[in-house]
Amino acid sequence: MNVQLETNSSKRDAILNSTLLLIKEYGFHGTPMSQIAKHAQVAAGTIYHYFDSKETLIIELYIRTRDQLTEALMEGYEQSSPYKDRFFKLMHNQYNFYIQNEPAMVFLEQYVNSPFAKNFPEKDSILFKEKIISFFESGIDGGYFKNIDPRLLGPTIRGTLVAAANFRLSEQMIYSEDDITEVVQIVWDGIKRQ
Amino acid sequence: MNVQLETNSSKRDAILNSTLLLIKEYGFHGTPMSQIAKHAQVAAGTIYHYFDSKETLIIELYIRTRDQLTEALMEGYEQSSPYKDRFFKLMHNQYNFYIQNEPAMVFLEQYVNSPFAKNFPEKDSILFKEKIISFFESGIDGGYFKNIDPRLLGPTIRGTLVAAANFRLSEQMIYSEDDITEVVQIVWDGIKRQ
DNA sequence: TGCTACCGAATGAACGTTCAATTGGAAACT
DNA sequence: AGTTTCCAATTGAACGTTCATTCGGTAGCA
Repeated sequence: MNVQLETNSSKRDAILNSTLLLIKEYGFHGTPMSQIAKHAQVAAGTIYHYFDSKETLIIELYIRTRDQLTEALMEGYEQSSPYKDRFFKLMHNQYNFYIQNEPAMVFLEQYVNSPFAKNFPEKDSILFKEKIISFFESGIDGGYFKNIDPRLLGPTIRGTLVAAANFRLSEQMIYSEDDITEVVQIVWDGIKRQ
Repeated sequence: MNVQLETNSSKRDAILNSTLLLIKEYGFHGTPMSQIAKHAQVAAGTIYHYFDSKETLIIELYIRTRDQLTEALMEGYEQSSPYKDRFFKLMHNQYNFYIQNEPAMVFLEQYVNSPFAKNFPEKDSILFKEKIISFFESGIDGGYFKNIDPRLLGPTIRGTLVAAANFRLSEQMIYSEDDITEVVQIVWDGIKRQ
């Protein structure tokens, strides 16, 4: 089980993709393995060739989705750029990812508010979180942000961006660069040193 | 079934309370009716005396919880107060409600990100939403807020407050009035006309 | 006597998971 | 080159369990 860690197995990907789509539509409990199998066009047993159980399937889907978000966040990020530019870049990237990957956003939101998140200590992502936190710390030290607990900033920003993205998507609005800037500006004005 | 709409049935309340607590702990799918019955100290069949199905139980729990939030929001609200005071009052109340009712907050967040929310058109609460929106509109007209789509303001504010409350609760911090003011200030600075 | 509240064992469907059987392709061997 | 061996990949029917829901019955009250 779970033999080919390196090989790009199309079925494995198909299973993960179907799970993401179906969970967005019907929720965790609303999507039986049989339905995932049908949607991914594999036999029910095949899923168990790649994943030990439904739970690990969902956890691995979470890891993959989270890593995709991380990668999207970092796109075009230049360590040498001014701090404020880097911050705006990160927020733009995050907001764009949500808008362009609604199933991923919905799934991530469901996941973090579910018992899975509690029972699965995030291990490696702690390193990433510490990176984010130290990024915020330097923003505070640099005089850009209010003197807020830096651990509070990540969730707060995510909350705003997710809420805004959800709204845009539910209203089926055509979003423009101006839209994005408006939302990012709300975040920035909220936390910047006045 | 569902006969006593007016009477205050303690069993009915016990069932709703147990459902709220268990869903916070184990999620929608993780809480069988049998467990709800055991926790509420009633027989499994009794639940079906008060609710048609698990789905309607959850929907009715949502309605009750949402109404509790609405009531908490309005506590001490004075129509005659200055606009900015009223706005701060609303945000304080909302944040306090989340902090003091963690199960309610977790449940509401799970619910809005679940398929229930899609399949159950909120009917009456639309009126409430329109009240909120017109409240924001007068904030924009009065020159307090940026010129943002007022429908965007509600979700965005909720996103920030929920994220902050979640963080406070997960870190098991003792929260003070200063804490609250800090979070509310983030929201205010984000959307106020600069 | 009739009605409401309540009980909890029984029911049957749905679900996650298993497994014996089949395929296919890549080595190993002749 | 042809044959055999081997094992990962895949299938889907079958299994056992869990769960939401039902239902026949009891108790108490009007």
